[in-house]
Amino acid sequence: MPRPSRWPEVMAAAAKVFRAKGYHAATLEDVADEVGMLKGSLYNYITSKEELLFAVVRPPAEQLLEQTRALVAAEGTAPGKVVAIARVHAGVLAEHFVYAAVYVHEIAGMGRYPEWAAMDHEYVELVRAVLAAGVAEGSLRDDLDVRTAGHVLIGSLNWLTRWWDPDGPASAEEMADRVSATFLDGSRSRPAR
Amino acid sequence: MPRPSRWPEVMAAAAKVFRAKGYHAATLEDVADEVGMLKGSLYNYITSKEELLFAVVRPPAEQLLEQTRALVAAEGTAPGKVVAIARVHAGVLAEHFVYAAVYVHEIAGMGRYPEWAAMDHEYVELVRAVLAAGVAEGSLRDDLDVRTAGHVLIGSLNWLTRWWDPDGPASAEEMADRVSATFLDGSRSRPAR
Amino acid sequence: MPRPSRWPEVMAAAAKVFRAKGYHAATLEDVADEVGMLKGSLYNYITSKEELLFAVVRPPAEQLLEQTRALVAAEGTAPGKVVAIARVHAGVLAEHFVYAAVYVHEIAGMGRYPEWAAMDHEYVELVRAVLAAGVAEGSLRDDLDVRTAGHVLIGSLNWLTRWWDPDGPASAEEMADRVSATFLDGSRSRPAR
Amino acid sequence: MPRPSRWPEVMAAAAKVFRAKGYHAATLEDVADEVGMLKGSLYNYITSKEELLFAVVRPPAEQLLEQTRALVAAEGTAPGKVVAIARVHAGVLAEHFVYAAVYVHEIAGMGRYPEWAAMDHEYVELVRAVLAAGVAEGSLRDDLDVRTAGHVLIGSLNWLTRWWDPDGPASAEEMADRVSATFLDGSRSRPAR
DNA sequence: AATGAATGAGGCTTCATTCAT
DNA sequence: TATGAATGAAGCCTCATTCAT
Repeated sequence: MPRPSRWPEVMAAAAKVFRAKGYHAATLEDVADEVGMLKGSLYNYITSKEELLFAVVRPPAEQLLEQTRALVAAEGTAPGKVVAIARVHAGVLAEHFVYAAVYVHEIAGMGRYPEWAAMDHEYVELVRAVLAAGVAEGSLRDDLDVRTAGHVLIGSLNWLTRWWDPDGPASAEEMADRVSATFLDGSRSRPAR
Repeated sequence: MPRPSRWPEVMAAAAKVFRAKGYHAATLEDVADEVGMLKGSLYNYITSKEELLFAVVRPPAEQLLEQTRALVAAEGTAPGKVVAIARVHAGVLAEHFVYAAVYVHEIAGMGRYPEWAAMDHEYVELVRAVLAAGVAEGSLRDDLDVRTAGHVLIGSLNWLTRWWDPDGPASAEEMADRVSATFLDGSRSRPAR
Repeated sequence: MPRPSRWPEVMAAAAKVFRAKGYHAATLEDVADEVGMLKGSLYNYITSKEELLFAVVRPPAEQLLEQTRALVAAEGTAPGKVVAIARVHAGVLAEHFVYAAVYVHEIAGMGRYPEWAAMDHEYVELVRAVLAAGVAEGSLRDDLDVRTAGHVLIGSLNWLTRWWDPDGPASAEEMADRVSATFLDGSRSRPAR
Repeated sequence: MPRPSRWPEVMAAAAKVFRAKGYHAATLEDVADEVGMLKGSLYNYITSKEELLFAVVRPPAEQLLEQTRALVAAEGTAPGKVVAIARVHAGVLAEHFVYAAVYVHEIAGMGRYPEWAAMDHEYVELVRAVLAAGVAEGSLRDDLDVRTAGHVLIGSLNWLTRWWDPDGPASAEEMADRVSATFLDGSRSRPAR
């Protein structure tokens, strides 16, 4: 679909409104008001409300997947990749915050939209593959339950959308490092030896 | 409010439907169909759709808060309390799975319903207090960012609603132990010594 | 679909409005106004506007087809059956005038609704079969083009919806007899012999 | 009104679309797509959708009326004129098929557009006048109901738009002759004498 | 407590029409 | 003449809610 010129404004408005009210509670009139046009005019840009949701949610989803694919394929050990995963994840959240928040809220792990299940599943599998490789290579604990651990990592990162302000004092990289450090090394103090 | 006799069925149906479709996308007719009555009849039990949401969401929220309050107040060190927090959290999820999933999806960390902000906030504070005490007492790393760590723990646990099947092979206690173990000790293998 | 009690009123209103304005130009609000309810309330009776069209149009269509089937299957020669066809056709028009007018205007021979094509086609075939039998048995001209003649008869009868007032002086039977007489014997005067 | 250069294309597209979907169901965007321009551009050619309908419908209507007026005014007996009427009618249909189909469907005998009532009425009157003259002169049966017979003839001819393919094997003249033959002499076989 | 039926508000979507370029 | 984009009105449909029975 060729997009008229105010498409970025429409997307930004939609993401903002969807994040603030949730996709279902948000109305296209809310979105149109935010852009400064009438709700009917939105249909120069979209075909349906759901298409707008997908348009909003696609950039972070694709970026996350592409960057994660690349990082997983690269050389390196599991702990390094876990840090990289967290940085990519937090980086995407920061860059597309409201868009990503919509993704996390409406789609991730929810199985509600078949169109997105494959993408969603692939990401989980990529993370899991890293962890499994870490166990195999000995860099991660051999008693690690890889499935659970993957979801713990992803969950911690996705949960950032509920409390982290990417424009606040903590940068995406700092957040990523804190989350991945806790994931890798835990929060318990080590007996000095 | 004295509730007529089919109240538990109504609650269960509402939780099921809210979880499956999300609160906003779910209709009272969906709920009524699930119970086997007409939608108008639901108003013998409720005053509004939102009240039904709150009714669904209250049991897990209250139980989580009460049990966590108790556990925080009890004797013990932070690591032990972290395990206990995870067990309580996973236990509440397991016991009220669909109800809790609705809470997590619609309310936790979302700031959408002022009525629930206080409860939601208190829980976060309780967890944070445990972690802060752990740092103070030396059982947790002194470089731990307590706010982030609290959200990491809570996020990992809440994220269970998106992938864990409480009726599957992994019990609530097992899940809690895996999550808390990762949180406390990390996933990195320790050099054997 | 179980129909609430004012269903006949709804049908009558819909037929009236569809006939007056045409299906597409008619609005459900027109129909609702005619019944004396709000447009949303119509959805206690129907699932969509198109379903209402089909509901309106089904009774005359089915009655016409059933009665015509019976008459075709009965004993008799073609000319007698032509008269009977005309009487059935005009009778159905008279009994369900507005409904039938909607059928004729929106559906007959139009191929717009696949759901109705079979019914529509069967009727044409029944008429044609009578004419073909008439040619075979010698009661109709052997140079008759049966396809054309069938459509001429049906067209003359359907065209009644554009000018005949079934509540006017000419009864359905009279109309049928005039139309079938012209069809059978023509309008030319015969040389007295 | 001076018409820009692609006016014939616009008319043809409109006729095609109006015939396929019906005037109300057709959108100006459908028409514009058919022409290969944007819907807004149509307003270089027209002032309103209804004007487009009238433009489409005028050529066959005027041609039919003019030719029929001429033929009625000419010398001759009623039977000959009936044949001529049918030939003119079928000829106009063939020449402007989709345009004429739109006329028949949207306007003929429908009384929906006051602008067209006079034209429509005049045609009916012309046909009726021929039949009445035939009765008076003795060439048509003296028991003929002229009003009904006129509508039968016109209806049979208009109904051609629902089933006849003017590009098929039967020419307009053949169709006209079959229809008028049936109208004049009927379909019943005459006892050989 | 439940039903059947209605209300009324509001949401999504369509579309004829306008207008600056 | 055509485009791109917008307007504004209206239409279909949904749904929380009410109410008489």
